[in-house]
Amino acid sequence: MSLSDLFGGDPVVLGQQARIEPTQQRSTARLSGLLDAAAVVVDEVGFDRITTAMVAERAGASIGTVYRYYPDRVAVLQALRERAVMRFRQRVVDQLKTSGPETWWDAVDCAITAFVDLYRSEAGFRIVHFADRERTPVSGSEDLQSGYFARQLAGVLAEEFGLTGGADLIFRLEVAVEMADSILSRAFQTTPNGDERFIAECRRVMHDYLVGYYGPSVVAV
Amino acid sequence: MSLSDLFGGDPVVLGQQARIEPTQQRSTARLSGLLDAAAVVVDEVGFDRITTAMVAERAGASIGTVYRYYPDRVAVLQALRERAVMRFRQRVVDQLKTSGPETWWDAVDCAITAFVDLYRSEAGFRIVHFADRERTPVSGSEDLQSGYFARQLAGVLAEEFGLTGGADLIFRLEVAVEMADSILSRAFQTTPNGDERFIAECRRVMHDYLVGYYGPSVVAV
DNA sequence: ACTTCTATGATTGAGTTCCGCTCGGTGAGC
DNA sequence: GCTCACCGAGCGGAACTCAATCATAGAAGT
Repeated sequence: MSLSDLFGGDPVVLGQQARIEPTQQRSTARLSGLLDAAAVVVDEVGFDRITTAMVAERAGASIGTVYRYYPDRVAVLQALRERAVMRFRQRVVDQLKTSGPETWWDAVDCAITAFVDLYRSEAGFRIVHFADRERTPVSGSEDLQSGYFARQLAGVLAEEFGLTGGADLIFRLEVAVEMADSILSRAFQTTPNGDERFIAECRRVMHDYLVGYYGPSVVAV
Repeated sequence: MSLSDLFGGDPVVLGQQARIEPTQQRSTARLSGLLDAAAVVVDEVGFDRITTAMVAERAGASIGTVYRYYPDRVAVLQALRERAVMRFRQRVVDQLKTSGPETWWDAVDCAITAFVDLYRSEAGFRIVHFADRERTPVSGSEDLQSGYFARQLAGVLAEEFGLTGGADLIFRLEVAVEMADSILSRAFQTTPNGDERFIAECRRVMHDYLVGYYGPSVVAV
């Protein structure tokens, strides 16, 4: 079981929320352009204030184009979140491959670093923390919930570092993911580059929480 | 320094987000009636789908009345959140008074219990976790952020149980509040009455996190 | 006390503006 | 020329306004 399998084979699949699957070349660029625009607008005016007209104008497209690809306003935000989550997973996979973690903690630490990096560099990344609060979790998007990510991460840790626990491991990782998400989002709430104190505390909390169950000395198999 | 002082003297102050402060008797009833209606509607249709017309109709008022008290749609939601936070604080104060906690952990445990109880009983209480994610933290509402609550709680713990630490204590409590908020909200994401497993894990996480700093044996002074 | 009287707060709901979204018409790629 | 992509005026509905109307508190008169 490879890392890229675990984290969802197709690295950056766009348009899952879209009405139609684009066939021509230019339209895929349009799609990502729309999401880029949405990301910028989200950072500028926030989630409620965003309008489809703003997204269209920022992307250099007309309002009709937005609705060609997305059924409604919230679908745009969902797609933006989807892309952000995908990019996060991809970044985790890349960093795991290059850094070659020796213990399970190195792997978890990698994920935290990737999250922080994206928060700093990627426009609209705040939306990752935002959207799961709403109800109506669209069918087919369960893999964006923290539970899914926890399952995937549990697979990696079990496979690569021999962590055991099955459902218990998944549960603890889901709790861990929720904690990390909230603390890191707090770190970026006031400080644009992220309050280092909260980030450091996040690492400590995660480490202590997981070490309590799985011990410090498990290394890669 | 009394508990009720710490948690903000006026127990239930409504209309801080309101355009005008009501003077007549009936208008305060109107205000709380509007928020009651908003709370029910939030539970029924969610945050995006809520309309001012729904709130007005549910409250037996006309649309104009809503806008007499709140400048716009989001202000209604902010006010609802404000009231929910106030009620949470009040419930914590009440439970602390009646139960007479012997250790700092009893006090923290009280707060968790109060949060869970309100999640179960109070309509629209989900909004507490929701609103702080948006930007534009309205000036004058800083006391609704987790930081303010952490400061107040730090005051209680320092005063009643002799916990030391000053700014560090406040920081750790803010981290703790963020963690508890996210885990407990996760507990209620799928299960209406709250997944007991997440709730129990929340207590354990909070306990372990704080015990690491302040030890288990501190009792009331 | 008890009743007007009135200034001001409270309420209304039709109307205005703005935004989400559609759809027929036009242009670009295969 | 056939299909996919794009446009933007227009439609429906939701957010929000405002001038007219009603209700209330408290003053003034008896």
